[in-house]
Amino acid sequence: MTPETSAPPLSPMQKIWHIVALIPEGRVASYGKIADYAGLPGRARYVSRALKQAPDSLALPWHRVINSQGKISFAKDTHPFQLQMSLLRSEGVQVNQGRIALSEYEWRPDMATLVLSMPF
DNA sequence: CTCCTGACCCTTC
DNA sequence: CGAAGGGCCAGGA
Repeated sequence: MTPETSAPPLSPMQKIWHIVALIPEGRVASYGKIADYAGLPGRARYVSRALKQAPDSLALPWHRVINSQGKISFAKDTHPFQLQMSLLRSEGVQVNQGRIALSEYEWRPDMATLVLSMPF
């Protein structure tokens, strides 16, 4: 037995939080991609729930997560939308009409590095 | 158990 | 480009 190597199992939600925390400043990633990176393909909606439920104490960069169309997913006339837009702009991301150029700002993590960063 | 709701995504028109 | 429809699946009522 090797008790010191037994790591506590990471729940799907914790995996998502872990990935989101890795998105660098000035970059964005889509809900769907986050799901893929977390080993949960096709679960974009689950990612949105995970972000909503994330405790503030984690201080996750939730504003760096947008939809696959490169747009902020909150309705344009809401406070969350305004907040997300200003947070992105404050770190140099251009937002026009709630839209972000994925070709310019999408986070493309090195998969090997990503895997190694996961606490098994 | 069923029904409804999403910080979604993809295809089609 | 935008809108519509279907798929998806965890949570809550």
